[in-house]
Amino acid sequence: MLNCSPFESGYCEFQQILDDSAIDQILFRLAESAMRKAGHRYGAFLDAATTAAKLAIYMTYLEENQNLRKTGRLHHLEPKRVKEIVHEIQGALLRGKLLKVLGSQEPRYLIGLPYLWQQQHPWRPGQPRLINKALTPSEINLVEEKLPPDVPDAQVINSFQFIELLELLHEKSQSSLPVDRRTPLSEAFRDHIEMRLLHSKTVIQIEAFGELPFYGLARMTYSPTGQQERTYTVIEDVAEFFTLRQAWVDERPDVLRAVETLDIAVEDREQALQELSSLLQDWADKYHREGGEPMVLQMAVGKRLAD
Amino acid sequence: MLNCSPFESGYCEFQQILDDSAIDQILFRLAESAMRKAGHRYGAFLDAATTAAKLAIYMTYLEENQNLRKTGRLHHLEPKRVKEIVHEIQGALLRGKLLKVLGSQEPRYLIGLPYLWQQQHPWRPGQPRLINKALTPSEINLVEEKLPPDVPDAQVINSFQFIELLELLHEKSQSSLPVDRRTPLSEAFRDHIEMRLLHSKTVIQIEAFGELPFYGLARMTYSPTGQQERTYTVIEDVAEFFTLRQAWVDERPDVLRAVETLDIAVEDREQALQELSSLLQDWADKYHREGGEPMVLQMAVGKRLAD
DNA sequence: GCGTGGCATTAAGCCCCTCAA
DNA sequence: TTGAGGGGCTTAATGCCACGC
Repeated sequence: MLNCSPFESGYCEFQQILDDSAIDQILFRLAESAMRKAGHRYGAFLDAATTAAKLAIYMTYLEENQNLRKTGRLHHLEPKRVKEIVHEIQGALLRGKLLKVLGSQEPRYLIGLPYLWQQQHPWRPGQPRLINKALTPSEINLVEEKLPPDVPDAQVINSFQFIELLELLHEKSQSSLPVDRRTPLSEAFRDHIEMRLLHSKTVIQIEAFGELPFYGLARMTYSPTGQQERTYTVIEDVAEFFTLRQAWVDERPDVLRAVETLDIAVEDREQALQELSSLLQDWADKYHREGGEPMVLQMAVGKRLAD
Repeated sequence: MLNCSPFESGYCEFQQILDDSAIDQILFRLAESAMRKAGHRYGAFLDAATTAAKLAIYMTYLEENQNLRKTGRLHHLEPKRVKEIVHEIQGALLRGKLLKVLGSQEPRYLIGLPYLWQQQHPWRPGQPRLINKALTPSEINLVEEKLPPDVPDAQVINSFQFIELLELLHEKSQSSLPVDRRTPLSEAFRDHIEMRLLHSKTVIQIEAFGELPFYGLARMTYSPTGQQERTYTVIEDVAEFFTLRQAWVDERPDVLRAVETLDIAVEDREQALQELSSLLQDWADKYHREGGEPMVLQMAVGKRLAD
């Protein structure tokens, strides 16, 4: 099921562990997307999973006529905990309190940084990128030369300004939280955010001359490592595919499930995939009618790895 | 994205919460499948999610040249914890220790029950289903009449025997665990298993005459509520779809992603779906060649709920 | 960079008791 | 009798920090 090219050594060995359980596999892929690609915190992912489980419990609670004990027994937790969970969910549903979910593909405190930077430290062509009275013009030149080409219009700032920026960002991202859940920006958290920004090459660090380094904004998007634009559509496609399959479980008449397994000669492959692609388009063109019911088709074809 | 028929009231309101985050939605659907349908414990689902996150961390650790601190900062956890996690994973990879995963679609302690029951309390046609010297023949008849038709060949047993059965089952299911992680069957856990078995109608309870109830085996499969045979293929389809999409991210030449959105007139729908279905089959037949590369096609079509 | 120590808090588990409908 | 609600308990893990190498 999992692919094992030499560049993905991790997957190979995990294969043994995740083995036959599809749910474990999906969870692993989700963790990868959320944490490794999008940069969500470890704890945030755990919280999101817990929240999902709590919602499931809440559904059972409703189905079982709001019987705390029975719900608890069905899912093996204390009725006391069930009650807390029910309160938590209802608080979210009725009073708009927030549950601990990931909320968006990328953490807000990461997405927002480039804009805040530009706002706080704008730069116009012709001006010096770095304003620092302790440095000679030639030193400033050295710093500016280390910037890659085509960086956004923003000044190069020093470490203190950078930390200030992160703190401001943290405040903003917390403004949507209820007061009791807000926390000051801890050192560990700050280090984490900085590491994420550097790792994703949104921000670059420029060594200063024996002092704390400078920071430059390298691009406007916080993007995960790898082909970010595709990475995100994957999750959305999977979510939609999941939804469609669930509808199929209910045997809705308007849902089609199709799974084909076949062997294709390597030399035919390209042609086969192209033909399939145009078959689908022709089909869609043929049946499309303005004002009809909106439909979606999700398809994936590729190498079959397990039977 | 989520469907909101009156029979799925839960989904409607959760929609507001899970809103725009595809990962949160997938997590919720997974929790539903694992806990509500398959009957996995709440804690087991949380453990599985944690394990998935740990695997992701371990991959980062390998990628970052086994740098504990950097890995910790990238995912916002203590290097101390990273180290523990690395040891845990390596213990699983190298020494075959077990990670806390769901492992199979249904919990083993539930699947195994019918077979153990038949083995411990076999029954042959013609014999009485219930052997109990304290009851009169007419009382025994009353009990047997409460059994639904077509139950498996197994005796009706009393509460003590039932508990014994669960304990035996628990021992067996723990035999694969390392000694230090084994736990005695707690009362709460036993209640949970019993509730699951009754809820899924694998086992039925028959009230006794003022005493502890009897138990009857109602069918051989522990199956979740609803259309179980479809419910499970959903998860497997989604896992495979996910895998294919991930391959697509890497821009492999042998992977095709197709997404079509269109509007279909309701009266055309059935024909459109049928035509699509046969288009795919014809395509598969045309290109199938023995000995070629094994390929798989996963497709879902249905109502589009969000744009 | 790594390794060590400490700290508070939360929550998953276990169990027992009493009270009311 | 069963559910609700209260109590008290252990263990683990998420977080925070600081110190020394």
